[in-house]
Amino acid sequence: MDDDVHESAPAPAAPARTRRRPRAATTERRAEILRAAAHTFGTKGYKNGSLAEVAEQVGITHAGVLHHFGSKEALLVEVLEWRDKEDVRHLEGQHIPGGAELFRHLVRTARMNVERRGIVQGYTVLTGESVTENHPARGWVLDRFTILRSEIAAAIREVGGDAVSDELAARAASAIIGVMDGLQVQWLLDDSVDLPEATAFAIEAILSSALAGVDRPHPLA
Amino acid sequence: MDDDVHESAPAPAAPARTRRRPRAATTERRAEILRAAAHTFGTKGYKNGSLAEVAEQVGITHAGVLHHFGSKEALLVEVLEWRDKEDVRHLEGQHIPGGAELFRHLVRTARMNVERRGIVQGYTVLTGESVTENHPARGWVLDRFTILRSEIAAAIREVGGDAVSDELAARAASAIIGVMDGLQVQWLLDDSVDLPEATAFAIEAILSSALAGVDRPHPLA
DNA sequence: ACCAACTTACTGACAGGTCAGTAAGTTGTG
DNA sequence: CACAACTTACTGACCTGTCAGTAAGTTGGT
Repeated sequence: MDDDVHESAPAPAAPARTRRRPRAATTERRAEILRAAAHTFGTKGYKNGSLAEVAEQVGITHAGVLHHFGSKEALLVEVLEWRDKEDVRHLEGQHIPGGAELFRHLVRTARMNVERRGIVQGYTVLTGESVTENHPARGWVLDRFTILRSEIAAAIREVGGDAVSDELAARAASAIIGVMDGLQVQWLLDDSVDLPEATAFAIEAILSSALAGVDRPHPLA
Repeated sequence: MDDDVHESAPAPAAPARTRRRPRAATTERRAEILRAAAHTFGTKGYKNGSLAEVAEQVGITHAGVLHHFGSKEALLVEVLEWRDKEDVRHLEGQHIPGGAELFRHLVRTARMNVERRGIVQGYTVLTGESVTENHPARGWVLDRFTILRSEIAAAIREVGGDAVSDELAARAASAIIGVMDGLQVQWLLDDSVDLPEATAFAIEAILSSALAGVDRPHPLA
């Protein structure tokens, strides 16, 4: 999908097939556009955010943006991929940790998120939009949930052992993701919601129930 | 803005100034439009849903819709108010219960929601959209959260007694709302998520932690 | 010179909203 | 009851604005 852009190295023995050589500053230019697009899609949503607004932030026209990304939808896809990479880069240990460390990581993330409201808003708006018909970000959101769920479920079983059933672990994993996302919405609308504290409390609650109440019947059922 | 509609009582000493009365079938017509609008805004979102699509469902033109509601935004507001009324009407006991019964009610709601995906989708899309700049539904969503939070927090304290601090009750209330909303998003995107079971599990977990762990330090903090 | 990186200029689709006109319903008065 | 005087409930044409996307031309780096 995405041919990588090397600086330096003129590559004398180029692949000869498609020979398009971007300029040196192009990589940074694309990154600027990506940042602007993330901001616009984050604050206005994908449908409501315009290419013109994205372009204006980097001082070009909307056609200039299309030159780099081809279409609005392609831009969105790249924004999503770019954000994934950025997220991972923030993690020093390369990838998301497992076991008990994962839960500490989730709480840390919530704490960090208070300082990057824009990112959270973008995630929230896009996730909400994604459940509409034929939304281009639907696949991405779905994948994200699926992966996250399996990672969290694995961590739960790693901590709780085989006593925790697959179903229970899956339920708890969904609940943890859900409570994180749901609290973000409330926090975005109302600062008086204490995002980190509520997140920490909820994750602990769900986790301890998953580990302790393995076969306990549900009083609310 | 809107003078009430009395049947009978011709009001012989009428003010003579403003004299307008809607026709008999108008109430039902407006209700039809409201239903159509709820469906369109629910599946497409407010920004992306068009008046023409709403109009088409009731067999009139978009100008006809505007005749009844004045503007798209006014239509949205009425949809929201109408939905509130419909929700309350479904409750036989008139208003939302308190105490332990509230939590059973929440789980019942989750179970019901599986059978009314459209409503849930509408709520999810609108809530997500509402965090964007100057969204017309923002106030409504915020109010809804605020009221729900205080009701759930009150129920928690009713069940747990004064041992549960205001802060803890507020946190738990936010978490319960959050997990319900967050799970709905996952369920809408992926049917394999068991909405009622996961909701019941999470509410129980959060509730029992709120009641039990009054002053327990947070291991994840 | 060549070509990436643009801009300018434009198209076609679609949005919400306004407006004049029309048909049907309602009401007051004789 | 009858009928004029009015209102309601629309339609359809139109306006303005915005959008993504395209095509062609210009500029400047290598």
